Amino acid sequence: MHYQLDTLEHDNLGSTVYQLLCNDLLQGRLQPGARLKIRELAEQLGTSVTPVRDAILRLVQEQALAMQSPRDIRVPYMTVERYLEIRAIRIRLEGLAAETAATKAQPADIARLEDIVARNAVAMTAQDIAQGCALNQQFHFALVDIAGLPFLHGILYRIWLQMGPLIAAVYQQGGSAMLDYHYPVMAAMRQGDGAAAALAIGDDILSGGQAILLHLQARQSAG
Amino acid sequence: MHYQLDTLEHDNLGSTVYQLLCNDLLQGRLQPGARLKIRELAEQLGTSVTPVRDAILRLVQEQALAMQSPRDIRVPYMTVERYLEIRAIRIRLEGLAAETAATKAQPADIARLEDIVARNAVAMTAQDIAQGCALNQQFHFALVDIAGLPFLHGILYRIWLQMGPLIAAVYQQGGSAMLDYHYPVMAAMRQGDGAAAALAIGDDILSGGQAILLHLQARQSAG
DNA sequence: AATCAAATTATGATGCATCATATTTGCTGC
DNA sequence: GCAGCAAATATGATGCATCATAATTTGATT
Repeated sequence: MHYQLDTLEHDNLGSTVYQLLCNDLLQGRLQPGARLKIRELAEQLGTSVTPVRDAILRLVQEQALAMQSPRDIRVPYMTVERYLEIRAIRIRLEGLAAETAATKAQPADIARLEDIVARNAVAMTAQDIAQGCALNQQFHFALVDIAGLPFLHGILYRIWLQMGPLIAAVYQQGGSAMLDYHYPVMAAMRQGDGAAAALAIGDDILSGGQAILLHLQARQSAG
Repeated sequence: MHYQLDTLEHDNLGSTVYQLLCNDLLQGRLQPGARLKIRELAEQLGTSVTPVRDAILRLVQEQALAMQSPRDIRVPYMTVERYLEIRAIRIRLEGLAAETAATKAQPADIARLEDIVARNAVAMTAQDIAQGCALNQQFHFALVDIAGLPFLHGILYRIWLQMGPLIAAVYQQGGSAMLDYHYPVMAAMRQGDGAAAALAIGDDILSGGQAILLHLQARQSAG
């Protein structure tokens, strides 16, 4: 799943390391608070520090990693305030994606979405949280792709990069039914109803993300 | 004007060079098609190649620069397709900013906006295109700041980075009245009418940007 | 045993040497 | 005079040595 490949990806080592770290973030292998060390990573990956530094600097720039002090690179914690801002942005942007996708979707596109939802249902009954998270994400990005908005894809990818560690942390504490809210989206997509699709995605982000907000509020008031 | 400083900016040389190149892009000193060479820049700036490489890699990642072949780093040309996508995104995001700002604006905020608009009017009568562009940009970002949305600021900054060379190129061929559409925004802001502010900003982006679209379509059909 | 300071270590920043390869230049032979 | 190959050059990629400084450890003193 190479989201960034719309820009023709130069296969320099830095980009490879970047993809690696992105996947670690999105799949929750890097948890909030985890520290990264350039030399350590370079040794693990068998490269010099240069490509690792390139990758980490890229992630720091887009705030998927934070450099709290000049020597301390960590996966940042999400704050309630920041989450609410991201949520408002996602509703606008993923609303745009869903609206456009609904008016453009071909039968093959609908089938692809159905497939993702079906596999997500299987994952949920199997209690496979990791797979459920991955398929949830695939659903959201499939809408952007069907809409044919590669630039928006990049923006949303960077946003999801920041939510990755958070989502993983929340769902490991007891997942919730994020899949339910995808069915109304599918209904709107089948009817080619852009406005309804946008509303349904907004409801998914708001209601489906309620568990995340509660988790953040609990952590922030606890300290 | 350091837009990225919401993230506490590490004053490493790479970030300094990055800011420098950003300003060059935003103010049209780097035109579409211009080629950048790491060694050359490093020599001009009196640093080694490392910080320059850091900065350029960051800009390539966010597609403010493009690496067409592995040895060829250039300011990319905007396409009509891409511009239309960016425009749709801007209408959603800057609409969110204007809407939020209108409901939050204090008298001092309104005064700051008035000041920007007034100075922009002066620049327009003085035919000072560069200053007009700069103040236009300041107006848009002031809305985001008043709204208190630092994360959105970062997203929009990256988007504007891609439009910088284009806007400069268009307005050097004969500027247009981008200021007119700011007055309805101000009216909505004064009344605290979020919905009206969002609509007015949308109109600014659509109508005020018409010249840009025409320029792109002319260039693309000409080849 | 506690405290503070000096030494050590860890780690990102920076500069730079070298490599691989794409581009340009120029020479050779037809 | 031109085609084509070879040498030279240009340039980003990579690795690595060194630096500055923050964190940690150590040890001496009280």
